[in-house]
Amino acid sequence: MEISDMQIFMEVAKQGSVSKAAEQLGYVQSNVTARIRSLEKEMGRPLFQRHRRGMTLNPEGRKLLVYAERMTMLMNEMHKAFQNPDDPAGMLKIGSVETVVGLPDILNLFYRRYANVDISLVTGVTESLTEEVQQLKLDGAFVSGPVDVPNIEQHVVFEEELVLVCSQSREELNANTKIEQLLHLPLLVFRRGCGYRSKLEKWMQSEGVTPIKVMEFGTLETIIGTVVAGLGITLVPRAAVHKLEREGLVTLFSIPELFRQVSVVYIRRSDAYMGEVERRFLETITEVRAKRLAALYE
DNA sequence: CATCGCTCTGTTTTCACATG
DNA sequence: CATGTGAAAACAGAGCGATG
Repeated sequence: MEISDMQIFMEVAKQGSVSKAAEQLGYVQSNVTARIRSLEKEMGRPLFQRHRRGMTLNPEGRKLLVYAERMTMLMNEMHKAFQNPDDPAGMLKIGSVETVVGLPDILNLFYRRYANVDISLVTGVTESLTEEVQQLKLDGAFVSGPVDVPNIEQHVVFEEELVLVCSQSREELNANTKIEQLLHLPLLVFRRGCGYRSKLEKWMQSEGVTPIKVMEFGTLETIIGTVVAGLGITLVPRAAVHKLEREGLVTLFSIPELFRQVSVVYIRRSDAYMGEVERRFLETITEVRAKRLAALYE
């Protein structure tokens, strides 16, 4: 048995089809079939249930899957462990929510220092990114915290203050308009699973307000753009919109303390081996955080 | 999806020969 | 004689395309 057999096995299990797995892995179907068969022979029992639309894991197969995952994890760990600590190289797969204001600083610094590391960055919402980190599809992710998920460790990156954003200026609004009244305007939010959105929903719930209209968007730019156009309100970190406020395009309102504070945390699987690349990345995060904190007290 | 016959490639074994 | 070296032969297995 080879580690490649485990990769083939996992792919077939995932795809539920030998043909699809073969396509994914760049092998020919017959080869994948043979490898699965030899694996079954070695285990002395079938691992899949065959049917006309493909094959699915049987209980024995599911048992093997646990070991297969452990093996590949160990394999990755081994490669990371033997990396040259002076010149880390490789790939770092990370995810981030849309609104991490300080992310460019972190990436910039990291890129300049470790040119041999490729970073792939995907964006998503807290919930989906956390799931991907848990499934080891991502090495880590910047999400809004704190998260409370087993097997996940978190490192605080930034503390952010959420503000309510609307396009009317204070003068336009009635002098005694209360912030709570703004909640009756249409809400512009990220898709479900976003940390800011759930804060907003909690706040509204505590006010006993149900939104008249909720519009979902995929990116921060479109949300802000739509708010500027006067179509509704949203809740985002102050730093993400302070420029627009200076330009007079939006007005920001502080929200009750209970819901105001969010932290951006970097999460990773706590039981995953930390390679040199990831260690340096965390180091960079801490450094940028320290710089930002220092700047605050200047 | 499974099987077959085939090629290609890398590994292991074997053997002749050289060296101290 | 034990040990090392290099080339050739044998073997194993990965992968392919065709086919049932």
